[in-house]
Amino acid sequence: MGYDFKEIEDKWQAYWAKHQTFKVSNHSEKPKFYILDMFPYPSGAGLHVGHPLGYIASDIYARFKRHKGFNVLHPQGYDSFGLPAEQYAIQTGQHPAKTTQDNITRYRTQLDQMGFSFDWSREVRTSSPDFYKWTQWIFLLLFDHYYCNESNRALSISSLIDRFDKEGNQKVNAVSDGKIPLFSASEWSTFNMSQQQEILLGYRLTYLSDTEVNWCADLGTVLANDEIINGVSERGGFPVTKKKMKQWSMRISAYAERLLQGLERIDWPESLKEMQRNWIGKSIGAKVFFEIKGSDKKIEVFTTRPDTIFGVTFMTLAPELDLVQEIVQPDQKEAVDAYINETKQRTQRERMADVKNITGVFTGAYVLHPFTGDRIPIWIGDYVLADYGTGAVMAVPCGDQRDYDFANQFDIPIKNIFKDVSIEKEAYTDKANTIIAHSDFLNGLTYKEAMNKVIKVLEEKGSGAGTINYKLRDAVFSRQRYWGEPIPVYYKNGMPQPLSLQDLPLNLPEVEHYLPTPEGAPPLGNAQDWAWDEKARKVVANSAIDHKTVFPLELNTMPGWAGSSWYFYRYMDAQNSDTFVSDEAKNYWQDVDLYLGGSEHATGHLLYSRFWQKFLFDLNLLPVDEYAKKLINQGMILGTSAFIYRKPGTQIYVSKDLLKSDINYEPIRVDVNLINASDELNVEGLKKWQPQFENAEFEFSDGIIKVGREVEKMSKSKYNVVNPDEICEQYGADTLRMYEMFLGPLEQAKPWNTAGMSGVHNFLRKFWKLFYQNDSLIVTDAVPDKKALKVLHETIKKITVDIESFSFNTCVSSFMICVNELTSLNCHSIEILKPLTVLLSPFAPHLSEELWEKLGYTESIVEASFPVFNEAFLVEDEKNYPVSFNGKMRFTLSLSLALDNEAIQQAVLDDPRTMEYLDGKAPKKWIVVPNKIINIVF
RNA sequence: GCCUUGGUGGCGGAACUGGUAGACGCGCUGGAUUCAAAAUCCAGUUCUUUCGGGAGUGUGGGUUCGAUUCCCACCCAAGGUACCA
Repeated sequence: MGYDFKEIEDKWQAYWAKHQTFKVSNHSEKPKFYILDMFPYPSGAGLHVGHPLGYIASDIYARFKRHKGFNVLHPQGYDSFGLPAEQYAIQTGQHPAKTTQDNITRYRTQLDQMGFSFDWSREVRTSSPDFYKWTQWIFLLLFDHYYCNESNRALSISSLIDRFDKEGNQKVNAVSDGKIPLFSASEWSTFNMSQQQEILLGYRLTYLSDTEVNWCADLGTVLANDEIINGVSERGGFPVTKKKMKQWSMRISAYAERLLQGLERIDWPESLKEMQRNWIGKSIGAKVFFEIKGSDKKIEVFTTRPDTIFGVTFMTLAPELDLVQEIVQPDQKEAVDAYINETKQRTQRERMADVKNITGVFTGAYVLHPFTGDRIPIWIGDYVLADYGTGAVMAVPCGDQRDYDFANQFDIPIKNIFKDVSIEKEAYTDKANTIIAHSDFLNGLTYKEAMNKVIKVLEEKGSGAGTINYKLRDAVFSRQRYWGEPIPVYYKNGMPQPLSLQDLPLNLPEVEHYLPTPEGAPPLGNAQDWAWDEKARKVVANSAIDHKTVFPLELNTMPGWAGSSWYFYRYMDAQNSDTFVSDEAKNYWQDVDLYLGGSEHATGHLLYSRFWQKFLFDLNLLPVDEYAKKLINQGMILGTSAFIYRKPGTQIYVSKDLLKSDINYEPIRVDVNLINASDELNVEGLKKWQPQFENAEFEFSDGIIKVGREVEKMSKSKYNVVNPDEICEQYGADTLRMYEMFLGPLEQAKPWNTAGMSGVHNFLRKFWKLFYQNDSLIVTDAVPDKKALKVLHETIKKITVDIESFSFNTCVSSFMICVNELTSLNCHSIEILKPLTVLLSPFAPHLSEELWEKLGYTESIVEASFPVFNEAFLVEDEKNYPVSFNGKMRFTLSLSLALDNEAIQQAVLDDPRTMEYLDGKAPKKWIVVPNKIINIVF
């Protein structure tokens, strides 16, 4: 019978389920280790072979850590709110909850058959009211806090109100939306409730505002910046335009500096940290005020080059700024309005694609230079972005290429303020070699000196100050969707009123249709029962709204990243109905030790979750302010799509090797499952696959049709999906697990191919044969010989080091070498096979459990401790040391493994070649390359 | 353009802090077993060669007794980002 993986895997999966083998406790004498996977969105297509890659890796590590004596938290759950279920609901009327449940069931079956050691008793689902109750609660906390710059943390709104009552807001240094006027304590007391609420909203960490948002008409919703790729929606590829809407936003910008600093303390991939740094986009510079000529108003600009202030020859404003309307002169008004209209017409995408075309228009107005008092013309131009800095730039054409080009386009003078530098052809942007000239008190200074000096003078003069700017924008939090967390807020006199914890969860209402209402309100506008009774504190029918005690509830829902921003703490205490996570659980588990997931979440989930973490940390609700110590990005497994080539205008398909270069064939994707290992098409299968091929004709090459292949993302629509179920069926889960690891380095993207599968499967069968011959156990209790022990201990060392550094692909190789050597040594000793079984169990847990039981151990192999290698067995056989000589060599370093071994030294000295070579002299220094060469210096 | 990562046989990929480049697997070639096939086992497999060797880790330089590894310049690929003042 041999290695019957089917029977073995079924047996042990049932055993693990029955004994709750992987259930973990929140108390233990053992040290803790928390291994987290990014939880999946349960899509209708089920898992393909790419999904489990990261789960296999984390499972190997989890099992390894258990063997090493850690109490391991290794949970799994579902990111189960999302657009696909909702779109499916729109098409079919099927409730998204139902679709989601079906998909989860399918996912669970697939995950279970791969033998993962998840503790399913801690499963979470973001769409479950037990879970989103706490997501809503965190929203309320954000609503109830503001960011205090003095203490550099979030503080409660009530403490802000106290300060307003006592001293107004003049001395308050807090992050706000910047439009709040200064007021005294007595003024504050004269404001009515609505006015006060309006002001407070400007400070809250989640706030309502008129925001220019990315509107996607085809999806009927707002998108975050990271949901837009190249100006079109990430999902569906629909155009995105700008639109002003009342939206909830999260004041993530308050945490910009701490999000940046925190990166220094976490072990995440450098490329990912760099992405976050760029996204946060810190730049150091100065703000400078320019007085508008003939007005008492000032224009504030942000610049990173205040040292070049004497080179300013014009100013440019973003066309969208309200200020433009205030300053535009009558004789330029027509031109300015025309220009503004023109820019509004163009989508963001067109504007981005059209970088080279320089456009702009003069407003007719002037500002005054803060030092020279010169008159400086104000232009508008779409190269200036309204939402970065102040939307206004001081243009220094000699020092900035865009300003230079703009000046040339419109014949604006260019003033050279750099010493001994030509700016005939282009602007001079090299900061490091800058010496300032023609700049009054800055003459002769370097960039750094001039920068410090000018900031000092600006501050003394009250015309500016050193400042720091970030690209990071506040995150829009409202989505016009049904299948998301309801925002726990109702509206009273137009002002948002938060629910409180005891009102939660605010359950998603039932609706008839999942589309926006005919009036254009979000889908929740279709609900019959979506009003809040303030007295009874419960949801009631809309018809009861009286605006005295019953009010309308918020119609927007939360974005996809809400639930995923904190789910990893819920796993610690998933069943708790009193609190989001108990003190006991969070103090024990603290944080995630290893987080595995894709790098595509770099500027989305992985940034937002760090933000919430820091916020909850400020409130003393979480013990640490970075939740994941180490993060690894597993690479994507790509699909290899197959193409057949159709002669244009015919139903004739031509084998790839017969294609003629003068004909434009139409490549057509076909299902990869119709292709064999030699890229040959299953013609009969194709005819049955889709009706369009029923009457297809073929131009064969030697009776076969060769297909073209291309590596691209694995996706249902590209017909290149390979399903893990079939592989498990054919080779077993253990083979699949090992093979996915063997495919290449974990972090690298790699195309899926099954070519090497048989090699890995063969290895497992050979492993089996170390224990069995003709179906009977051949394990002996004979004392193993030295060679076998050496093989074992080399393998233990290699596997230990490789698992710790996540090189799982080389582990598989080491196993293969080990088994091959033991086979040729004919070694079946239990003293070798027992540790080997433990060694293998993270990779092939089913097979290992089976063999473990056969070796006579009653407890599960999960309990076994990982073998420790013994250095003694690793020392090379002395006589096999090859000795090489090179008289001219002079060595400065000494590598020292076997140097201390006198037997080795003596063996080398006794070698006739050494004696001839040394000619009686004593060696000064030994250079030993471990296991390889000895060089002697004298 | 900028940032990050990478470039090694026919293929996936090894090579620890510089130390016999190509481990391991796939594929291929030959052999054993078999009536035959599958499966299994054994041997070979970087290129080149006049069989002594010679060349070789994207390209060109450099440091070193010695470089896939370190330094400089360049080329290519993937991912990210893009008028950020």
